[in-house]
Amino acid sequence: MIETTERRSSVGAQRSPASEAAILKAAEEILLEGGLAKFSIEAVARRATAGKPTIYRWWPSKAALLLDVYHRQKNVVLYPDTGNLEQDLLLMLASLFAFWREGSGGTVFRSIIAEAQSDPGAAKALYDYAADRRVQTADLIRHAQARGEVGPEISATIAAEIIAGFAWGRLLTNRLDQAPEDIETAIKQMVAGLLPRPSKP
Amino acid sequence: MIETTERRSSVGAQRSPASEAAILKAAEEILLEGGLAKFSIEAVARRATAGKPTIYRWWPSKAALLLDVYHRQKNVVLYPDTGNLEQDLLLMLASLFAFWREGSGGTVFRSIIAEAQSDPGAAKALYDYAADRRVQTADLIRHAQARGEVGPEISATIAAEIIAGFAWGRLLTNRLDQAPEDIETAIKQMVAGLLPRPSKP
Amino acid sequence: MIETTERRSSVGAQRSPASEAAILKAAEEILLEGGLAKFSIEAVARRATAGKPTIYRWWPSKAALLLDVYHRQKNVVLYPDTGNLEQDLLLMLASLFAFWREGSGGTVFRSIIAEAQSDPGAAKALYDYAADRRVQTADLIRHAQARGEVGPEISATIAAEIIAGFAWGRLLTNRLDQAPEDIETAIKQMVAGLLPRPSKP
Amino acid sequence: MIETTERRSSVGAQRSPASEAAILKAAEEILLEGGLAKFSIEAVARRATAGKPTIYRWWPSKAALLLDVYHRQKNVVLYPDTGNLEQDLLLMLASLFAFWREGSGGTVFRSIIAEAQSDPGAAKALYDYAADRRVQTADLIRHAQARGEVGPEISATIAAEIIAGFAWGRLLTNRLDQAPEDIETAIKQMVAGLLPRPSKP
DNA sequence: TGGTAATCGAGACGGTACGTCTGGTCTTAGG
DNA sequence: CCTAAGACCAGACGTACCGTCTCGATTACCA
Repeated sequence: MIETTERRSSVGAQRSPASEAAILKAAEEILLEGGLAKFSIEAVARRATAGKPTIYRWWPSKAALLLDVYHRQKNVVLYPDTGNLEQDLLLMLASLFAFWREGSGGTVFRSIIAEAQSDPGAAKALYDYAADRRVQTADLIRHAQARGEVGPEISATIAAEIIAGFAWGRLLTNRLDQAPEDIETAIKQMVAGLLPRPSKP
Repeated sequence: MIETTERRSSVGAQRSPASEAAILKAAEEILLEGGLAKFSIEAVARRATAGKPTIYRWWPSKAALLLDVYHRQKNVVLYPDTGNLEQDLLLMLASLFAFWREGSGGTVFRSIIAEAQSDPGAAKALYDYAADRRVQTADLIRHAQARGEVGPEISATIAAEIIAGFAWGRLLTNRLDQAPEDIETAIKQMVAGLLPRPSKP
Repeated sequence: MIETTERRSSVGAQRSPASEAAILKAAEEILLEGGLAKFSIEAVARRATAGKPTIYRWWPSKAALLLDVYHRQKNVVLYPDTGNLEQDLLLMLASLFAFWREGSGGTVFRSIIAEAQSDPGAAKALYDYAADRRVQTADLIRHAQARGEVGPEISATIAAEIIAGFAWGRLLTNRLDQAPEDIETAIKQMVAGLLPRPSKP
Repeated sequence: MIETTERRSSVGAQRSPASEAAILKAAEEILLEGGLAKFSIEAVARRATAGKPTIYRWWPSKAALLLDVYHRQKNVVLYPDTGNLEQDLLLMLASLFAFWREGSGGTVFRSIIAEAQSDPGAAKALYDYAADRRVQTADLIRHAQARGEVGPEISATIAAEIIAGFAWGRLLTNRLDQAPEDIETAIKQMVAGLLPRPSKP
């Protein structure tokens, strides 16, 4: 990684990639080190040696910056499709938890959720993002449904929502590290509810 | 309702119930009207015609005040035990959603979750509160387990956590009003995973 | 000195001498240790283990308390009348400076002057006190005038005022300890202006 | 006078002269109207429609602001050098008293002296200011000394200090308006002490 | 001798001001 | 036209005191 603390200056009438990178880097570092409590536009500008207006020009709100930070690191979570739903979901949740645990991923997402409770823009973004994630997970479940692994009357979207809810709950109450085997238990119990019903005698 | 805006003063070297009530009332109203964004100790003091130190004397942080507001109205949620788990959980979630929808309940709790993402005190309080709620719900499930309605290998606590996660997810993404029938579907699918396994032939 | 930190309480429907003494003592100590900056009714009450109302009952303002403290220690300054004016004034100023330097005397009087610039009550008290002191010093000068040491056209009151002004200036600019021989020089120059004029040739 | 209450804003990354002027004007007006008792950074900010941080950015303390206000209006006092010391000093004191009496000059300087009794920064500033004033007055006296109007053994600095002390005393005890002819008497008596001693027969 | 009244400590009350921090806007100078 | 820089107004933060009030207890005084 090239570490340039050298003085940046304007590159003329166009967005400066160096500034953008410095701002995103500073934002992520602050979140990693001090959490949402230390995260302010002021602090990001200070650390990135950027002017506050430069930040406000490109990210209209604290939430927008958070979302940008989150998206730039989000390509780690798996949506495997191995032919076994329970295993797929277990892998997915495990990789999600791992992503949240290591680095700033979890802190950033927690911050977005928090911000969404007061900032309408962030609320909209979170709403859309959550919907998108539900679709992805639901696809996994629908594949299993097609394979006959999941009952035909099951709502894949709601099943996806339940799984996400479990993960969010752990994240928001600082319990990502608590009893990792719970993930397996939870997945088992959730998947059990999705099995095709045995025809009643 | 008797509305007394009359000047309050000290009642001696002890906490003034009138001030306490005025502060809690003001806090709730501000949250209801302007949400977490408008909620500040300053604003609460102004509205309650209370001094800021009076608030800080009794509630060490914004989060503590939020939690107090929440607890004073929380006795509305039911934990019915009718002998049918699915019905019990449905009633519970329905009454919780109703409580969150009407009045300030939902806004207050969302605010607490948001605050907990930056304030360690709030985080601790939320952690404890969530744990307590899991115990309550788990008790319901354990009763069903005793009746043979739920398989003996099921973890009641994790089942309770899954249910809470679903509710939190709806709250945090502004979807309390979206498709109320989803609650029923979700409960059904969750409860299905808890049923005793038919002995395999 | 009997040091009783024992719990005081009311001695009935009359002023408690123990409380009064404790308050004055606390006030003086605070001024001595931290100066006017640390001096507050709150601090005095805390240190004297007295209730604030007890202080306000007997001393209506910060200035009143300061004046009381000052008066209880003021019997140290000399107004000698040895038959030599220059020597009398020198002794007087020297004893005044000594009183101001040692203990809390100077700090207390500086505080009174400061307070008098915003508190009308203190202003009145200071006005009267200064007038009284002028009379005392003027008497000394008038004695010298009677002896023929001072010209008959001289205003003793104004001479007294000039001398007091010199002392106040040193006190208010933290120069009590600076060049003690200046006192002698100053007195000499001031007294020289008071001598009987030689009849013009 | 052009009265512009129009909204000010930044003029870039440099001190805004409009804000500075508005703050000094507000400070002076508050002192004039309510004296030191009503003077607070909060009140100045309110009246000047300035942010408190803007004030703290440029004036580190209440005393610094007071001193600035004082210095901007202080160029009114004369140090005449007419060839007659008594007349020079009379003019100087008269113009000083006039300046203190009219407008906010006197109130401001009294406030500075008061502030200096609790704020070390103000004390330092007052110390330096008083020393500077002594030098100015002493120069006047030294000129007279060079002319032979004042005895060679006289300390001009101490003479200057005596004169300043008289003025301060009048200011601090609200007696600027009392018996204006006293100034003349005082000057006469002070100058008399400076005359060259007639060689004793 | 018993009731009343004024005292005491304690500390809560509504407030004001403190000095600091951040938010979001604006203007400059320079590339 | 965009940049870094930083000043601007605004207002919340949490703290220190202000001067007032009420409490429960402790006595001295007077009926």
